[in-house]
This record gives sequence, structure tokens and C-alpha cells, in this order.
Amino acid sequence: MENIKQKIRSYVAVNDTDLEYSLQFYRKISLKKGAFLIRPEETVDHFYFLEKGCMCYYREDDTGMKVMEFFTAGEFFTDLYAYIEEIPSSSFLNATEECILYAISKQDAEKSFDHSHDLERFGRLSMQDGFMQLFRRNNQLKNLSNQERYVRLLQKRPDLFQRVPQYLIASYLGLTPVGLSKIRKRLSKQ
Amino acid sequence: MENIKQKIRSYVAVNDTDLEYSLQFYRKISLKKGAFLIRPEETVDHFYFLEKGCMCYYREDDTGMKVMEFFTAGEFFTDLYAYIEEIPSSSFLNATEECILYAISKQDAEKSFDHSHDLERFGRLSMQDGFMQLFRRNNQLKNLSNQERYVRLLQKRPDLFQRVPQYLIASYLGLTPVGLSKIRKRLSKQ
DNA sequence: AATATTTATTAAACCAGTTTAACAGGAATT
DNA sequence: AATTCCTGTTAAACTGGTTTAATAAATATT
Repeated sequence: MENIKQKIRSYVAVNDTDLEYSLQFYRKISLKKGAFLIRPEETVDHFYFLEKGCMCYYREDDTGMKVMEFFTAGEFFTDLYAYIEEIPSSSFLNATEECILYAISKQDAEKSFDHSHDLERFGRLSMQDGFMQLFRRNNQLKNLSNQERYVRLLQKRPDLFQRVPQYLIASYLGLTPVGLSKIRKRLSKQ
Repeated sequence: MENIKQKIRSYVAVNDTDLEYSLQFYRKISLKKGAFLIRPEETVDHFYFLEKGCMCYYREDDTGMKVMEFFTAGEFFTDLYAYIEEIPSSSFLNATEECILYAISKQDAEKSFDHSHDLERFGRLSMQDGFMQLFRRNNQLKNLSNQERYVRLLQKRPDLFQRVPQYLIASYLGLTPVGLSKIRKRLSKQ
């Protein structure tokens, strides 16, 4: 739990008693490569902290799969939309490799927020952080070409290209495997 | 200020004393049509509540302008990215029509959050709301065709088409005025 | 009312992606 | 070692948008 502690304390100065109060609720989960944490129609009433591994957050519709995000170690995550709205998920959360994570129920998370003003603030600030992440992504989607997005991802998260198949990355970038292949070729000869 | 009160109370049950504490900080601003609330390079240290009118939130780069959002009456808003990160704005906030709004400084907003656990919670929940809004938008951008997005916008915010020029809407939908015009034509003959 | 300005449409040429399908290499399974 | 499955590349035809430029319609200004 050391990493969760650190993560929370990176947002807010909270005393040990309050922190331990919250930490008591987390329970450990192990996932094998390829396992699903969440599938469409399921209820999303937990928040997760990724201790180790990589999770792929995506949806599927008639036109195929769309990767929304890759979560890697040290991040809090969940299917936030379904979690907040308390509606059945319409997404997948899939372990692209062996994962260890800690889970807290929404009920217990809110208990923590009730219990301590500092923890409530942690909730606010981490939500702010999630917003910023999404905002940046949204901006890239809107302002950059596919090729630019590919190049940036390569710079910013080179690890992903080692651990995740290229067709998932293509989807994350908003194109087909064929499209990404073309971009890579185009880049390779200049 | 009645509308702000109502808006805050839609998020959280807060007593009159705490609410008034926060409300004391807001000051009224009037904007003429075409006026700028925020321009690139400016500091964004206020949060706003739109009492009346419509604000267009957009950026400009070498390839032209990109509309990110239209805010209409009853919404809290600001250039959230610059506000949170405390960096100079890289966006515009422009009044597309005559506007009345209320402004609270970041300092005073945080004072409110310090002052009351309930107000802190309001901060968390409204941030959550902003996240959801962005999430939905992001999803539409990723999962729908331009035509579908146009049709949905038409259904969901028909008022926009009355009050905002079409080339801004085109930009909001992620295409050029020419592109939108083609879509409209295509739709009109079936 | 006449003029200037802004906004929307249309046409033509173009382009970065798509879809479909064939193929090749690597990893996992038998 | 042979087979199957999974992943990535390539080619060909296609498509929904783009850019540029001309024109038309609506709005604001004089």
C-alpha cells in the first residue's frame, strides 16, 4: 500500500490517522494477462489503484473497438463514467499483461470523504487530475494530425510500444492498423 | 445571485451561512457582444458563472480556430486548463452575444473550500460534472461520424443554431464550413 | 436605399485516411 | 517439425472530408 499512500500524499497533506482510515478499505486484486476487470453491462462500483501492469480501457460497437486509454502503474482509474453516473458500464477494462491492483468500493470511498475534509479534497484534486488528462487528450485529438499524435505518443510513452500490440495503439490514436502502418512507413523514409 | 445558489444546491446540501460565505466573493461582470473575457497569454485566476448569454471557448493555431465548447446560461465555466495549472491561457473566451456573469477569484474559491467541508464537496462534484461533460464530448468525437455529431447537436442544443454562426458550429464539430455545408446538403435530400 | 461586410453554398481538384484482401513473419499449440 | 493463430505490412479501389476560389445571400453601415 506504500504506493497508494504516496500517491494520495502527492495531492494533499493528510494525517496518518485519516489516511489509514481510508487505506483499510482497499483490497488487493490480481489479474492474469487478458483478464477482464470490467465488461459491458456490469456495475462499476469500485475505484482502482494500479500497482503493477497495464490496463486497456476500450469500447466496442458495430464498427469495431475503440481504445480510450491505457492505464499503467501508479495510476488511480476506473470506468469513471459508469462509476459516477452509476449506470451499467459500456466499456471493457482488460489487463494487457499480468496486473496487481487495489480496489476500494464507491461506498467506502465516500465514507472516506465524509470522514475527513482532507480526503474530500484529495477526491476533488484527483478528479481535477482526471479532467486534465482527458482535456489534454481531447486537445490532441482535435488539434494534431494522426501522424503528429503518433510521434508524440512515441516520445511520451515509449514503453507502450513494447508492451501493447500495435493495433491497440492504432485504435488509441484513432485509426486502423493499416493506417498506422502507412504512417510508420511514411516516417521511416525521410 | 439566486441562480448560483440554486446551482450550488443542486450539487450539495449546504447551510445558508456557508453558502453566503462563498457568495460574498462573487462580483458581477457585463460583456458586450464580441467582447473577450480571456485571451491567450492572460492569467486565468477566476471562475465564472454565466447568468445570461453565450460564451465561445476556442483556440487558434496556424491552421485556424478550433471551438472547444459553447457555454450557455446557468453554467459554471472558465478556461479550466489554465486555471488549474496556473499557466497563461492559450485560448479565447468570447461573448457571442451580450452576457452577464459572476466571477469569483481562485483565491476566494479556495477560501470557500477551506471554510466548509460542504463547499469543498461542491468543488469535487462540480469538477466531476466538468469531467463528465468532457468525457461525453470526447466519446462523440471518437465514436460518431461528423454527420451523426451534427444531427445530435441539432437535437440536443437546437438553440445554438439560432444564436451562433454556422462556421463556429462547424469548428465545434471538427470540420470546415464547407464540410458542414456538404453534410447539410446531403441530409436535406433524403 | 445603396454599399460594404460577413456568412453560407457550390464546384473542382486533391488527399489522408478507409476497406478489403492477400501475404509474410513470429509465437503458441499440437 | 508441422500447424494454427495472431500481428503487421502492402496493394488497390474508394470515400468523406479538405483547400481554393467563385458566387450568392443575409446583415450591418453609411
